[in-house]
Amino acid sequence: MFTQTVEYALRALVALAAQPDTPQTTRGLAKVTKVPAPYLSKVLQLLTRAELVLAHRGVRGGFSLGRPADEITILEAVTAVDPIQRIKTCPLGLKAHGKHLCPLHKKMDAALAEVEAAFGSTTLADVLAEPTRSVPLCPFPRVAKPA
Amino acid sequence: MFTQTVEYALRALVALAAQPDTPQTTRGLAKVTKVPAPYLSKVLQLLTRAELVLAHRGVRGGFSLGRPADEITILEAVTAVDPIQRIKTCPLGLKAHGKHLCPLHKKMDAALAEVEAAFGSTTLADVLAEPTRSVPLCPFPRVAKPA
DNA sequence: ACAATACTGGATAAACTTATCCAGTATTCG
DNA sequence: CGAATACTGGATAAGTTTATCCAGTATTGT
Repeated sequence: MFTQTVEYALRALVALAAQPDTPQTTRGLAKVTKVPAPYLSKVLQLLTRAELVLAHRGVRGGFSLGRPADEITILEAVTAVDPIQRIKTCPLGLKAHGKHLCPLHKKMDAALAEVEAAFGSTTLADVLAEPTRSVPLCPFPRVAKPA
Repeated sequence: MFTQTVEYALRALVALAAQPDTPQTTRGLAKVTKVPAPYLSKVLQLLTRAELVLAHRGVRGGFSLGRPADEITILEAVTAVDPIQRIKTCPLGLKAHGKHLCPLHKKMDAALAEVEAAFGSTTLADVLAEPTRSVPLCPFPRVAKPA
């Protein structure tokens, strides 16, 4: 339902949000997110172009969030890498009924709208804030950093 | 967001539901649904295996609904051709936290659950019944059949 | 300035989805 | 039975998404 690219982008953003102070290198992100590094690199490029993250080159470079975590929604991330395509006109191309969707496509689009709404109202900060049984959560401990 | 295959399957089912009495041939369905016939054929095979439709061979053969339109949900159709993959365990494979999803994946799965619920509670009959401004609707006039 | 680091962009390959084709088999009708 | 119809299943091709590789460029710290 969601593409790999979306999944990867969200993982990367959450990882960045979890470590807001220091830029994270592609390799480092690849490690914690378990995303193939070369591909993650492409995904990060997309996020960079959308200005959701900032790229810093050179020594001590890497990526950091372009805005505070509470100002970046999941929807923006999705839109940056693989936009949800709302159904705006009849996919059959019937111009018979102008812009009115048939019931089938109305229903499908309604589902898309729901997802959009849910994602649009959730920020990276929301995701990180969620209390999760105190167990170290799936994406990326907030502190971490062993030897 | 939804695959072509899902889109095609739904179109075909709605078309079948609109003409419940006579079996519809692949070519006929391809025409009204505007789906490439050879591919539609494959999709219909999937629907047949799921017993959502019945295949009749030979002269006057074709496909018909396997059950009344008000007993087939959109979700069943989706499941037959391209199941919604709910997120049940951490995609990162971290067994650290057993079966608890991290907040990110909980959120994503919640969106999937919403779609599932919406689709699970909508039948083909619902789709056809929807009052659509009396304009001939996108998929398939109920009567039709010109020369 | 130099060397090391790290992102950028383009080219390429692998995997999967979508689309096509065809020979085989079952069914209806005369 | 014979001929026409129509689904079935397997093989193949085209198109997208996912993944990899590498040379180029910018940045940092010495």
